[in-house]
Amino acid sequence: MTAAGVQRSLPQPAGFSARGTAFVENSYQGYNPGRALRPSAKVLPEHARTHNRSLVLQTLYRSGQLSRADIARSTGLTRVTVSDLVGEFISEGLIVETGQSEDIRPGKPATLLEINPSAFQIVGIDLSDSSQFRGALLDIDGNIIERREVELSGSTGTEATAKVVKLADELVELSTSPLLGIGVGSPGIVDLNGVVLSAPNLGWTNLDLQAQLISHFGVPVIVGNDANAAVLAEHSFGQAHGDMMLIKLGHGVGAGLLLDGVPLYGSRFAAGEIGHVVVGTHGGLPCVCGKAGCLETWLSVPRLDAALKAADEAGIAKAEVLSDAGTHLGIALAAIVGALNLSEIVLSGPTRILDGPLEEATIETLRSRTMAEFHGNLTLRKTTLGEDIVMRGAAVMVLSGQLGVS
Amino acid sequence: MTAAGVQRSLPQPAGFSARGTAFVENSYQGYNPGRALRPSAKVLPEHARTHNRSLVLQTLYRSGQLSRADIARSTGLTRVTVSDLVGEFISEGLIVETGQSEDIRPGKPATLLEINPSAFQIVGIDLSDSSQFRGALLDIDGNIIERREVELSGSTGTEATAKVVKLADELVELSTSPLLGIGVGSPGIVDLNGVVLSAPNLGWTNLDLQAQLISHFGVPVIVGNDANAAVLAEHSFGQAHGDMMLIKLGHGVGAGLLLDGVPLYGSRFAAGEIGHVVVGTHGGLPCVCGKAGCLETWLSVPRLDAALKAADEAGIAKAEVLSDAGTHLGIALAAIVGALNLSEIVLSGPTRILDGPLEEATIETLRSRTMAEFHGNLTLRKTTLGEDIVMRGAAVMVLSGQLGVS
DNA sequence: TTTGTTTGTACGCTTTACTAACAAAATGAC
DNA sequence: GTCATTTTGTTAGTAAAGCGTACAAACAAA
Repeated sequence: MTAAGVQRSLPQPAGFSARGTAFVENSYQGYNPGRALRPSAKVLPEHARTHNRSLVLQTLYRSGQLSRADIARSTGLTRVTVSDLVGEFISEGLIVETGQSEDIRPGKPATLLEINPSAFQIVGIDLSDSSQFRGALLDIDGNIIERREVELSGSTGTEATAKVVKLADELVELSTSPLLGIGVGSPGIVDLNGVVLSAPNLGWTNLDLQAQLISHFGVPVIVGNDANAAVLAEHSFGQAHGDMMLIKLGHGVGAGLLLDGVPLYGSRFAAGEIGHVVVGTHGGLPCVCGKAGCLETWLSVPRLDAALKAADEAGIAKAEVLSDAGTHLGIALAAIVGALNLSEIVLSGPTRILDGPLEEATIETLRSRTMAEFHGNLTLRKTTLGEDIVMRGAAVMVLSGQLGVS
Repeated sequence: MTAAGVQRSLPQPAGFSARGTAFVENSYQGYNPGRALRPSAKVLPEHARTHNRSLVLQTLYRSGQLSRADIARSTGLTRVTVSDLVGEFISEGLIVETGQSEDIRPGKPATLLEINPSAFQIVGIDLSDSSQFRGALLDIDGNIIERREVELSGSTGTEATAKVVKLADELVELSTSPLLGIGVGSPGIVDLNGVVLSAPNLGWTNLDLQAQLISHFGVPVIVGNDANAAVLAEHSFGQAHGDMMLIKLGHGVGAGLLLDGVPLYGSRFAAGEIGHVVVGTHGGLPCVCGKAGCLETWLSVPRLDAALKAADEAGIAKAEVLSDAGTHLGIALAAIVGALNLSEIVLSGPTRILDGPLEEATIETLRSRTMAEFHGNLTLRKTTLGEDIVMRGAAVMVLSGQLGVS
């Protein structure tokens, strides 16, 4: 079964094509790469409808097992309107009735609703690892059903692009439900249209990966930055709040920012690219970028591994190396935490590096270099999503972009 | 004429009270202290109407002298709808017809429209100066009509509050049109309801200044942080784009952030409070906050004046002191610029300090410590709004909050 | 059995912006 | 001068969206 076959075999009940698709076309929330909420755009009643559709779906997505009346109470919409919207969703197959409430109370028993767990599946792909591309088939709740990898073996350019397609192809073949879309978390600078403006390690420049994948698979595709995907995953599946910065330590050092629940992209789509910010004033090691003392020279995984090995050979405690790295991370973060009044920082990367001294030194440095009373309980912790974080974040991009749900 | 008198004498044509007021109640843009665009809120057709009202007004506010047909082309709404909305505004006195277009072209001549310059006036107040409160009466375009000041003379607490009321009273008396509202830019931490959570220099803690002023004057009042007000002024009246950070050097060091056109408030409403972020790793001067090397110890106006005087006496070049300060500002900003991918930084403060060496050292440090290609043409410049910046920003808060215009 | 409660639906209404059509007023070709 | 063309702004009617009211169904408790 090819991907195009999957798409053609999509059940399209009445109401689906009437609205074009079941997808969000003009939402006030969610992934929103088109920045739909900037002014200079008129709003029609049908946009309100689209918004309220997402609202109903989002409510059910987060709570699960609600009745129409529950949703009405929770959203502020009337039962009549909720019934109407839910009816649409049921005819589209996105919501199913799962029986009656068992509550012992007077009144007609409520009909419980649920998002149809087998309505759609999603393919999420993580291109951030330097040795392999990792992908997964996920259900609508973001659970991983199948995993696949493709060894990169030093491929760059078109060869690397072909491996992305190959990986996606494998996962699409595995799908047992219609595909909601494909999400891709790529390293480097990615614009809001899914064009990879620059990904040095993969040899990509102005690569319109999103358009290529759309034309190949015929399903919605969203390509975004890996750290941005990660921060979305942490927001949806972790315990994160609306103001958060996620630091991703890997081949390089990247970050994703969520401010008041909205991802930050930056004026040149390079928000979070802190790897080549110089930290410290007494020299530092030379960096591939030409400067010296960049954050990456302190914190990238290859550099840290090398430093740990050197320390081992020189008889220096590894903790000292990690602590030093954490201190420098803390110095760089202090200004950012202060400026943004962040309440939460999440670290992602190999546990052998994150555990212990590095984390402790980072938080200690942050405490001593910022105004604690402003950010109250600033928390710094490691992600609980492990190595799946980018794949699951890529799925969130699709869920959010296509259904307005996250 | 008292303020309450002004309010009572407001002309309230038909349509005004029908919609409650002419004011924005649920807008998707503008000042938006209530974060209306977060999810979990339903959208009704009437909300679309409110949005489109603001859209029409905003279009006219920015271009001036447009016909109904022009507005229709610019907004995408139909001429019919625009006529309807404009009709409302005319009956409310907010828009006036100013004659016919002189264009030589076939077709019926266009009736030109303009926002009624005398429909409303605004009071803007700046509490950020340590020696006096400054206020102004502004017209609807943000031009200053009258200025007044009240010497602070060391007043704090209730005494300082009384002086705010006194200053506002004077300005309200001077108004010759109905008052759209009063905007206040206060130092310290101010939450989204206009409660001054903390303003050490004025001795204010959890002071609900906004509510006090509303109950005293009976008109809409918006109290916000001074640096946030400044960044709004720079956005509306300066040449600033949507991604900007404004650094305000005064008694302390504060900043306002505009990201993608939206002000950032922070998880504890303390975004931009960078004064007590430690910069540099070799000690630094002790700060009132207990730490050493805070940004304020390098850049606050009193500290810099003292350092300049000391340099003068010791025969050291003043430029060296200013350059040193700029370098430290650049070090702190580098991490922020990198993380947010900012394209524009604006400095505000006494010209004797900003001119020359400080600005040059800051930009030079930023260039050498960040990845230039990511932020392309990062610009750093001084504001052109001078000492009026906070007052005019306070007016923008009112314009944006009440009319959805900026 | 009666009463009260809760759910989900049917019907009609208001609001909103749209399309279609048209009158008014100008230019320009003849 | 006359007439076609163009542009503006308005009138009339239509479709979509959500609301309020009313009501039947289904259950618990007295």
